[in-house]
Amino acid sequence: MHYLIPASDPSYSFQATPFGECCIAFSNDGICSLTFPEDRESGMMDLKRRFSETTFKQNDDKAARLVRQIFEDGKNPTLNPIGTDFQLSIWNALQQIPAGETTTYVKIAEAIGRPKAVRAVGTAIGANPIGFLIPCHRVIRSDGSLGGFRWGLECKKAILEWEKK
DNA sequence: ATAAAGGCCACCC
DNA sequence: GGGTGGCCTTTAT
Repeated sequence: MHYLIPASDPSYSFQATPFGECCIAFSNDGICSLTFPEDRESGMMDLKRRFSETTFKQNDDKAARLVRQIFEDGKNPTLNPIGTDFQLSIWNALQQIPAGETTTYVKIAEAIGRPKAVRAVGTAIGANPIGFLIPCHRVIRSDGSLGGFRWGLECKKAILEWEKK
């Protein structure tokens, strides 16, 4: 199978958001990464680990425009998520959840036709490369508790609160 | 080829 | 509240 790697003008930057500073990475093919790391060093490490063959160039201007579009204008720029077929099907299902609503890991598993793969669904959601835009924060446990979040439960809670309005 | 590690769940206590 | 076994994918041996 063929994966679209961020080859054409790969860029990155750190930008302020309503949920703390984000690390955003993109190319002419779209956004390939949007994370909310503890600090810039771990943000860079994460990029390095996931895109070991790509060297990103810092581009604060373009990133600032993107971040404004995302968090102020509510626009949804082109995405370029990279993963296995299983992961892509799940990340696609996440994008069908309307803003302000939540669903459960079980329902996502059912939505992709793999009702038994709930555990793997949780793992794949945890591997979501494009936070916020691929709304992994809208998935909670079937018992109503919040479940996990890669960048801390406080962040998950904050985004959900923010989306209620 | 195999093991270990997950943002889970149902079921028990 | 906490612990166990089962489930499935991914990553590291």
